[in-house]
Formats: sequence, C-alpha cells, structure tokens
Amino acid sequence: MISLLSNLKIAVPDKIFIKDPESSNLGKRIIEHSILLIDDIGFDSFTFKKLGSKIGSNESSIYRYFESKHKLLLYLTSWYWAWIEYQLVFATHNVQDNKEQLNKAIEVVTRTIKEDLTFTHINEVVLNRIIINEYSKSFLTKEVDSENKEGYFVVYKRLIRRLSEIFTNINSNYEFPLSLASTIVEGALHQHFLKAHFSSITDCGKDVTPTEFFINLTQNVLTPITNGSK
Amino acid sequence: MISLLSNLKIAVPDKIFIKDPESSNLGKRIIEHSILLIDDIGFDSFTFKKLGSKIGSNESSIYRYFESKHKLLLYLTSWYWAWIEYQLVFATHNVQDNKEQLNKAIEVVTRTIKEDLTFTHINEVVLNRIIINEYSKSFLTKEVDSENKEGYFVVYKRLIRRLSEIFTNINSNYEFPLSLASTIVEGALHQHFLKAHFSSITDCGKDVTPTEFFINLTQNVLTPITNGSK
DNA sequence: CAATTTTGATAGTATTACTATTATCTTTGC
DNA sequence: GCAAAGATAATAGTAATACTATCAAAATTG
Repeated sequence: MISLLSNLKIAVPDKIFIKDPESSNLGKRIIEHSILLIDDIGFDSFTFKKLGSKIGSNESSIYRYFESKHKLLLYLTSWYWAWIEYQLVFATHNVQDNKEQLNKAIEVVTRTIKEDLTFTHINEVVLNRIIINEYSKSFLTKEVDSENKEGYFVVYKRLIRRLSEIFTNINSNYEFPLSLASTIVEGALHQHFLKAHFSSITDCGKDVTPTEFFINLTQNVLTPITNGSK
Repeated sequence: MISLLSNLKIAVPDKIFIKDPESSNLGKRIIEHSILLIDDIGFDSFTFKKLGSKIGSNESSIYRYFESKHKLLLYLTSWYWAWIEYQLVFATHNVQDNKEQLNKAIEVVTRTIKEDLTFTHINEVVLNRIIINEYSKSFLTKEVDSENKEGYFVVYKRLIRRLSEIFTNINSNYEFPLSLASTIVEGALHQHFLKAHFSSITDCGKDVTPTEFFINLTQNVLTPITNGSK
C-alpha cells in the first residue's frame, strides 16, 4: 500500500476549501494539528483561535484556507472517505472469487484503522476517531441540501455506490444494495463508538470485531434462503 | 393505544431536568415549543432566548427547568425512546408466533411515525424528525462517559436490550443480537435521513420503506443458512 | 391573606465565529 | 540581488451565544 499510494494525492472537492491546504507548509500544519486538536478537545470546543496557538500561527491565517470550522470538518471527512475508497478499490480489484471480494470490501469499511505512513502529516488512526465521533455532525445540519448540491458529499456517496455494486455482483436479485451499503458504513462507525462508550448494547469488544459482525450479516443477507419456498 | 396509554406518564430520568417540565404549564409549553422550534431552525441555531420569545416567557425562566439546551435535548430524546419502548412492549406482548413478534418489533422501531393524541403537548411526528436529525448530537460529545454514568441514556439502552432479547428468542444461536439491535435502531434513523436528503445512496423512498428493508435483513440474518435443515 | 414559590426583567461576562485593516515576512521572476 | 507580488501575522472590532446573578412582580398554597 505504501509504495502504491506514494505518488497519490487524495482528491478532495475543491469547493470545500478557499486555498488548498496541500499547497503550503502552513496548510499542512493546519490539517495535521486540526486532527490532533479535534481529537483532543472535540469538534464542538475546537476553534481556529485555539488551533492557531497550537501551530504558532494566527486565527486570521487559518480563515484564508477554510471559511469555517464546518468546512474544515468537511475537508477532513472527504479526505478520509477518499482514502477508504482507494483502499476499497485496491483491495477488491482483480479478486476472482466473489465471496472473497465481498469479505475484503466489508473489511476495508469496517475495520479498526492502522497507521498509513504514506501521508506524513495525517494520522489516520486519530482521523478515524474523529470520523467515529464527529462525522454525523457534518451532514446533520440545516444546510445539508444546499451543501449536497455544492458537491461536498460526493466522495462519501461514491463510496457507498461502489460498495453496493459489489453486493449486486454477488446477488443481482437482492433488492436493497444501497441501503445495505449505507447501513454498513454508518453502522460500522456506530459499533466502534458503542464499543468505546456503550459496551452494554453491542457485542463488539475484545472478542468480536465490527468486521466479524458485518461479514456475518452481509453473507446472510446476500445469500438467499432459497430452500423450498423462500 | 390511546386508551391504554391515557393514564401513563412517560418516565424520563429525573437527573436530566432541574424542575420537571410536566409539573407546570410553563414546563409543558417549553417542551411543546422546543420541539417545534428545534425542528424549524435546527438544534445548532436553537437558543433559550429564541424559545423564550416564542412562548412569551423569559430565558432565565427556562434555565430553571433545564441547565442547558443539551439537557433539554437529552430530555426530548429520552421521552421519545421511552415512548417507542412502550409501543414495543405493547405490540409484542402476548404475540404467540415468534416471527410475527419479530416483525412487529422491527416495525415499531423503524416505521414512519404517526400522530399519537395521548400526549397533547407533544407532536410525535415532529419529535421524530428531531430524533432523525439531532439524536446523534446527544451522545457524540466529550462528556458521553460521565453523562452515561449519570444515567442519561438508560432508556435508549433498555430499548436496545429489549429488542435484542426478541432476536435471541427467535434464534438463540445468533451471536450478535445486541449489535444487530443497535444497528437496526440507529440504521433506521439513518435510512429515514437518507430518504430525505441523500436519496441516491438508499433504496428507501416512495416504493420501499426502511421497515421493509430491515424486516428482510433481520429475517435473513436470524434464519441460519443451514440449507437442508431450514 | 400571608408566606412561599414561580416567573419575569434586566444586566453582566467570557467566549465564539467571524470580518476588516494594516504591517511584515517570504517567495519568485528578472 | 532586488522589486513586486503574494502569504502570513497582528490587532481590533462585532454580533451572537451560553450562560449567571439579582431583584421585582405575579401566582399558588396552606
């Protein structure tokens, strides 16, 4: 993975930022430390002023990259889903066996994240925690519809569609591939959250991973119970 | 349902409020109009000052009922899940056939809400929209763990456990009843959200309901694929 | 009807989420 | 090597938020 992606730049829709943070040293520090700071104090308490003092820069300079902290969150989440999308494509590409392809796909979107050294200023493990804790806040707003029109969620939607196509390949008669895909991706984040904070309402923990739960679920759902009538 | 519940008061953990809003006229107006106002402008823009002017009362008076708008959200969500829990219990109680019981349970937690005239100051249809749009914000905070210890999420957790028990009744060998229950309840909210805002990544819409999707899913997951035996 | 409780009005505070302006520092093109 | 352009920093300012505190007026209750 490291060598494969080493020349790649994760593509984030450019309407999300004012100035591309990948284009400068300050921009990269903004991304690097916003991830650490949001993880540390939570998105609600996060401000550009606090970030500025962390990176020895000024609030007003950060505003030249992102219009608002909400846009910065959209940037981080788009980056994350694009990164997952690449992994999904690489992991499933050229895999002959359908069932193996399915399992790899589910694994990519549900597993606990491990460090990826390709992108030095981005800590994917910490970013994943942010996605688990804050992703919903990026679309649970009164502005979703207009922001959706602006294309701020294209990466995520493309990922869901790719995953649903893998389901359709396995079983073209299955009626709800999109809903299954969106349920699994969102549900995996939720199971990781429950594991950390509400362990009494999840089976995921030390012995069971969200990946096992969702692989079992997907196999049962996509394998029609054709014996006899059903 | 109306007559059955007419003497019931939905029980919300009393640590959530300073003064029980059910105990006064002002309290009830706070609940009634907070639901309408949050639905109208969104929780993020909602303030006690705006609510005060809607109900012809004062910001400071509302603070005597709820410590913060976050606590008010916890109140509304606890009320909602307790209301769903009652419906779950009534709908599945004394149902002989296991499969029918299962389907009724899934229906209660995934269906589109219809008005319930038992609670005159609470509009359940609007409250359901708030749950879909804002519920995640009630636990995606840095304070989850301490608030969980205080018991602010007991109602929701009890609902998930009840649902998981129904799954276990159907198939005691199924390994992930809690994760399935939490995935369905959260997933249903998500499918309703997608239906309204991201229709390209869900199959739910005019022809398909979240209930159909989740009933199909649950049946396939709980019915082991032991072809031959089944 | 007096005591108590509840509600309303007003004021005040620290912080947030920005915008605007001007000064300084860095890069680059020649 | 230097001027011009562009990027960054510093400072100031604003309206709104999320409260707390105090006191007066109104409503409830015993």
